[in-house]
Amino acid sequence: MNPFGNTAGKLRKLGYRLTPQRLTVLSAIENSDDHISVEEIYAQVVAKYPRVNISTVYRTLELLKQLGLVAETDLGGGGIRYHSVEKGHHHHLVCRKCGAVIDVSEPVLFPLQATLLQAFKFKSELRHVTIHGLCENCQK
Amino acid sequence: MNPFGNTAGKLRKLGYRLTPQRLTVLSAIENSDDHISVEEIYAQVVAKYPRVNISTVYRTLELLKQLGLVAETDLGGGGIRYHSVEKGHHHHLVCRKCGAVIDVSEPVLFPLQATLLQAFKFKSELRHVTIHGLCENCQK
DNA sequence: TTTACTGCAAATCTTTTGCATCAAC
DNA sequence: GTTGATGCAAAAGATTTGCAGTAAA
Repeated sequence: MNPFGNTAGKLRKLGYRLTPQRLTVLSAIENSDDHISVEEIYAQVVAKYPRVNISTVYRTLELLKQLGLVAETDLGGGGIRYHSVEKGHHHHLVCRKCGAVIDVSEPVLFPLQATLLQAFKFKSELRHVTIHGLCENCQK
Repeated sequence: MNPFGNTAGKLRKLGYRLTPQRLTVLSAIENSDDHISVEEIYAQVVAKYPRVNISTVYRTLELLKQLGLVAETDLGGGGIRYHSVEKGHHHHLVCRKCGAVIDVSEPVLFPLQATLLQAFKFKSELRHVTIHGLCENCQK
């Protein structure tokens, strides 16, 4: 096993340098239970290396995104959030009233995926699906 | 029938003033076949009233959004787009390779809606669903 | 007449970029 | 030693806001 973890290992193999900045951005994303915003990532990086500039975080995220190592999701309500691709995909139900986010596992959308393929020949990549609505509490 | 159209009529009834700026923003949205961006709306407004400021467009969109008269959609690739709520809802399949957008009528997602309600007690409002993937051509 | 709405300018916020320096390899 | 990555500062782009004047009702 690679001393820097799986994703960092891939970076290394592709010829990119493993700088402390990149490793910290990566670990912030990988250790996040949920999705993490640019600012949250930046806060973690700065806590460790105070001199790091936020532009480095943006550049690192851009790189990881390009390489398909992390994915973006827009949960609405402003910012884009990031998560590790390795962790497997899941979807989100976002309550428009209280903002609660319910995680939905991948297979729940398989029937829809089949329908879209059959009806439109569209091969959907269901990684970034966010559905808005009302959670149980807020329906009252 | 109201001389200003249905949505404008609702605005009026709610006590808001029907200014030329608001009416032009509204008609830009309602006459758009597809979804329309802030800049496209602004361009139409300026063509009619050159002195109008873009902040007025933003303020009008914010108002219409708050009142539920227009809805936002993020089709990815940058900007947020707007569409009239009256026109009925439909969804989008966006090809991540060529950017093609396929419209999907509302009933296609009804089974999913039923599943989410049953499994999570979540009442989904399927107005803003965008699914990314590959269109028929780009799968080759 | 009243006051909500607008235009203007400036502020804010987020993200990007040029360039000299620095550090991973 | 090379050259890709970074820090810094400044630019760019999108959206918001304060305020005084204007116009819808």
